[in-house]
Amino acid sequence: MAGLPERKTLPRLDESLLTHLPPFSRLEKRQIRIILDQASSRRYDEGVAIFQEGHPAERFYMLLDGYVRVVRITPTGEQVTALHIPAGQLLGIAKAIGRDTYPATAMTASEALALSWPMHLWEKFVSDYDGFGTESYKTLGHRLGEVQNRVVEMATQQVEQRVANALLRLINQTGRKVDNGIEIDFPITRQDLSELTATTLHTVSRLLSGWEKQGLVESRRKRIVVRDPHALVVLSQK
Amino acid sequence: MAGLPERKTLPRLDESLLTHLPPFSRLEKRQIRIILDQASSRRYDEGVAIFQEGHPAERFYMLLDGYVRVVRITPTGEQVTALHIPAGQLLGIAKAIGRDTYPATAMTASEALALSWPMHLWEKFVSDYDGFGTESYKTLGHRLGEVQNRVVEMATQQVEQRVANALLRLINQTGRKVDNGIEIDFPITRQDLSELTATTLHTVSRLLSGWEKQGLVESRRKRIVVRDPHALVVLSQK
DNA sequence: GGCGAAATTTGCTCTGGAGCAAACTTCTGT
DNA sequence: ACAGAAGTTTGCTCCAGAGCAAATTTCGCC
Repeated sequence: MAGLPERKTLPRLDESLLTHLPPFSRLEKRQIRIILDQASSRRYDEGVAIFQEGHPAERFYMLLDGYVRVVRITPTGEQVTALHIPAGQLLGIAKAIGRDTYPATAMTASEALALSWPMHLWEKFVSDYDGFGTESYKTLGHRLGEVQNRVVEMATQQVEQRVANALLRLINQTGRKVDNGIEIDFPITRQDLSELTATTLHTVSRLLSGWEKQGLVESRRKRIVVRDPHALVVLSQK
Repeated sequence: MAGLPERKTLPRLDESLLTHLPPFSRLEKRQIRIILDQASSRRYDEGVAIFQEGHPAERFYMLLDGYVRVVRITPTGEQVTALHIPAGQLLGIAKAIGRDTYPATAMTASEALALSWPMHLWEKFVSDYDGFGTESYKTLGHRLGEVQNRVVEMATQQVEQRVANALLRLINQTGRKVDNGIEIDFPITRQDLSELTATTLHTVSRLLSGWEKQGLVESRRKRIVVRDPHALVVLSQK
């Protein structure tokens, strides 16, 4: 598959930065240009690591297109997905929390495009550009909340509810309307879903089969379309 | 029980602030005095909420003595403990992550003493006192890491290993040497441990009974002494 | 257009640990 | 010193979901 076409990524670029640094004044536009001039951009294939847990945190990233999974790998080699990050967010901002190694691995869940900057620019951006720090910390806080939610879910819910919840979260964050429902916008395997919900791919497969029979979802290899989100909400609540 | 004696809390005060804002220059001492002059201090009984999830974040806190559990309460009323916070750390710093309500409830795990400031001073402290922001964000990052660890643990380990790990974490963070081992420094019930490890108090009780028979731990009501931490480490690793 | 790899489905078995119930122990307040 | 409350232990049953195995489908590639 060829690289992403320019026409597809550039419109998204504006949108992403808009999310991150809200309304643009003339000054801000100037600042954005300066920031962009210092960035490198790179395309990543599906399933590769952008950076790895424990490695020195040399660069920080902004995801422009695609999705990234933040995973932790256990001593025995199992992967656990901590969260999914959609386009428009900062990534690998170890410096923001005073670390000099990455605390987790970032794997692309789809083809992805990201800008990156050397980490030494972090302090500079925070002090020079108002709102940069604040927005980053909001992101961080949001992620802390998400991870805490996962702890609560895993502690209190059954597998079926967790998978339903995960699906709902995915279509909220990354859903795309299609004719017969909402589709998860990147390739996702049963295995991926199981790593996200702390179960096995077999159990996920059984659940999806069941839901498919009831017309709740529709799935093919690496693709899931949710036809009836409301029914999933009901399921997820007991 | 009477309030905490002055002699016990004041030495801890210095120590705590030292951890948080490392080496003191003359200027810094002056700043600390200014900060302290604006603080209110209060004592809390065991098992009360310092602040509650969802309530407007009006104040932020520094825990001077005791321990606090950060808990989330599910719609069905179950409590899940996200983390334990020892004396010397900031607490309820919603503003740091751009929130204006508390994202979780803080319950005292023991008698506790805390300083607090109205939240509007947050920005001021961050901008006036160098290092205040940085240190806070380190704390935040550390907590994010802890919570992620819990997700990984819950996803990959058996109950026995999780409980062993929790015990080890507790004696590391809050352990106190006693003649026959290391004691957890605050009252902790089987129920508390089960909320920390996503299991039931019955299972925790069975595990502790077993370990007690093997001489690994020694426990009485609300008290646990670990006699052989190394054996627990072995247990926790499979 | 057919081959091999990757992903998915499904059946069967087995067990860790939840759920329920009840007795017992240790504290606290009066 | 006693009564009641709070915390703990232990026995028993049962099942959700993991583990294992094997067949089947789907896709990318030559």
